[in-house]
Amino acid sequence: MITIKEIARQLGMSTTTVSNVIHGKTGEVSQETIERVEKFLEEVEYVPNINARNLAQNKSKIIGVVIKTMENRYEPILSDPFVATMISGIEKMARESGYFMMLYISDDIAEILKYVATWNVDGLLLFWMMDDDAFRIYEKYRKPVVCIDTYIGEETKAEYGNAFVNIGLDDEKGTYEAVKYLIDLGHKEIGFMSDNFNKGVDKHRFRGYRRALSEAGIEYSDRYLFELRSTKDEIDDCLHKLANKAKDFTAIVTCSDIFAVMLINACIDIGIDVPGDLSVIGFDDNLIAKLSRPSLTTIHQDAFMKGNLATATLIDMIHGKEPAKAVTIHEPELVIRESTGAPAKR
Amino acid sequence: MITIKEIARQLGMSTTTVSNVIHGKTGEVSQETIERVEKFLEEVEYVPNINARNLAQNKSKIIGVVIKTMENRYEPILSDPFVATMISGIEKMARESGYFMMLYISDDIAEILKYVATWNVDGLLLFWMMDDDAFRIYEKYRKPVVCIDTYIGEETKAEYGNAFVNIGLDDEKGTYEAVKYLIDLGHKEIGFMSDNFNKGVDKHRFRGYRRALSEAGIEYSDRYLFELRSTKDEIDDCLHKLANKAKDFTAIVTCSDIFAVMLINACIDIGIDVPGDLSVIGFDDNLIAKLSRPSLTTIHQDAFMKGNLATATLIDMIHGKEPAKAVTIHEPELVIRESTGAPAKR
DNA sequence: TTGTACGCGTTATCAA
DNA sequence: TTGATAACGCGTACAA
Repeated sequence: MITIKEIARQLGMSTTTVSNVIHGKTGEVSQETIERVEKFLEEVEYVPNINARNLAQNKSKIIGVVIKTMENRYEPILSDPFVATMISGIEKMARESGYFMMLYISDDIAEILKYVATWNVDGLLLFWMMDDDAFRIYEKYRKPVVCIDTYIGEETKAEYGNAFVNIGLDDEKGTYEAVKYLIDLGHKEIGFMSDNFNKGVDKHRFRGYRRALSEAGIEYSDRYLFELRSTKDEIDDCLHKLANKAKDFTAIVTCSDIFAVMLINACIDIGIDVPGDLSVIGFDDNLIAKLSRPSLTTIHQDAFMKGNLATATLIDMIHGKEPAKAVTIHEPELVIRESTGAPAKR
Repeated sequence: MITIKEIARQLGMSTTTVSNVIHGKTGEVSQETIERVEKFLEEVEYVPNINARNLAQNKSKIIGVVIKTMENRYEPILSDPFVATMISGIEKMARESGYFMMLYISDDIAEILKYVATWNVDGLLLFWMMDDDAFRIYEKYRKPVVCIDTYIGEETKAEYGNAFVNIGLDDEKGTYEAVKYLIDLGHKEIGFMSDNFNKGVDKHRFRGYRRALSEAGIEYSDRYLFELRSTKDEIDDCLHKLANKAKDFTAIVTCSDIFAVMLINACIDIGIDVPGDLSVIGFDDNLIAKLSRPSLTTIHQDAFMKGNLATATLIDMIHGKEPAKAVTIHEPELVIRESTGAPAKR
């Protein structure tokens, strides 16, 4: 690894000149010198030492991507193609913009905080944080933060304005449209399945569900809730129970394609036909929604683009641009495939 | 961000003392001082500046994870739950060992080389590289390298000994067992499906297929090849063609669960029953193999563990330990589910 | 037991 | 147009 100093020595000039050429500050350097230096740089395949550069400039060119997960989850969170595809979108945009992505997955906020402080990353992408967590990280950190799928409370937003931004989906509308579609098909007994009903995106998806029900004059009751215990040791048993419970319903809306497919399989196992006896709707429209059979009717969102946009926004902020909006919401889109149909006559 | 210098100033002592306490070189410091410093560090929540530390020590605590992908792939490579799960295994082990993972996905080796040189990562994890690429990177780089699922040529191995290591699977055995199982069921017309037949893992999986055929006295012909064009614009059309071609076969062995499921779907679409008319076997046993219906008979490997082990090995090497073996091979295991059965009478 | 001083590779300031 | 030189924050050899 050759250094600027050494290059300067070999060319018999100062480090400043070499550095200037490297950075294209060519107004200050004679044409001849430029060419000599550039040729030499080429020859020795010079690459800057990032640590030294970062130290000098107090930058890092690193984007920290923090994903809060759940302890003992049934599968690593990255196994969800939705998450993975989003990460791909982040990675690509970061790389093309001269940044690098550092992934950090943890269920421990204290650990995450420490990580963020240590690497002085230029900016942070926070995925699926709950309100307070994102806030605490920002409080301590005071560098550009872009959240993805994180609902920022009104108070927080008022206090911090555009300081942190969220890239999200109109989750409420997503399930609202889905449930409305089911109701239009004639369904009345419509369940809602998730592993959580009062936080983050799930809370808002649940809201959309309730709203659609209420507008159709269907009275909601807690027995409509299909709560998935999504830890490794509970999930199979729980799915079996939920499938049995599903016998009393004609449709179920879920918060994830994976949940939907798992439920469908559990139902088929006990003789419930999908969509004959039961319609099931997913959320995300990831690879699995397309590949599974019956293919999933689901709520589409563009994961790759989400990661892309979040990263582009973050990099803009790092470069000092004020983001246009504190919150960017995409429109969900219902994709109708095979897992839904009109309810069977009873 | 408080610095050691500032801490020393405020405590009225030298930076050396502070630094010594931080690094636990307490033999040289009085008990009283230690406590004063430790208490103060706690109070101000000192975190070292990584760039400065790295510059001083010529380290980075970063593990570079490089994945070579294909341009215009039908889906981001991370969407494959096998890859994603492996990445999770890497991330977890790295984090728990005090390292961080930097992901770099690209189809351009020159770009990858540049990246590796710039960040002086402490070690590299190379996934799915072809022989020469891993070699070129190591040549230039001369730091610990662990490959995953990369077949290192005999010459290279002889020249570099344990300098780079591969964590892999006995791929040949995997398909060998699968094909043998099909033959035992009575299949004779067995196709082999991949997007590549002469590089890396696929080459060896293909070998296993050929060996099983040959041992059973079945003569191989090129028409047994099901070549998937896996770019975005070709894949659907190609799958349809392969499904039609599948009519002449009773079984097909594939190189990936995703390929298998896509093929099954394409077959079902044109009225081929799986496993009634056609048995299909996947590879990897990822989430999709379990979720799809008919669930996949497939060759199991533990992706999370693979990532974990590769990372642990790399970190050992970084710490100066010679790895026990240049190549660690796991045993594949055939998992029989619903996508295979005896061939139909014709 | 503690402190001084220098090197790591780069960038930036200011003088020549 | 070019060149010294100081800073960035940390670790450490060596001196006190």
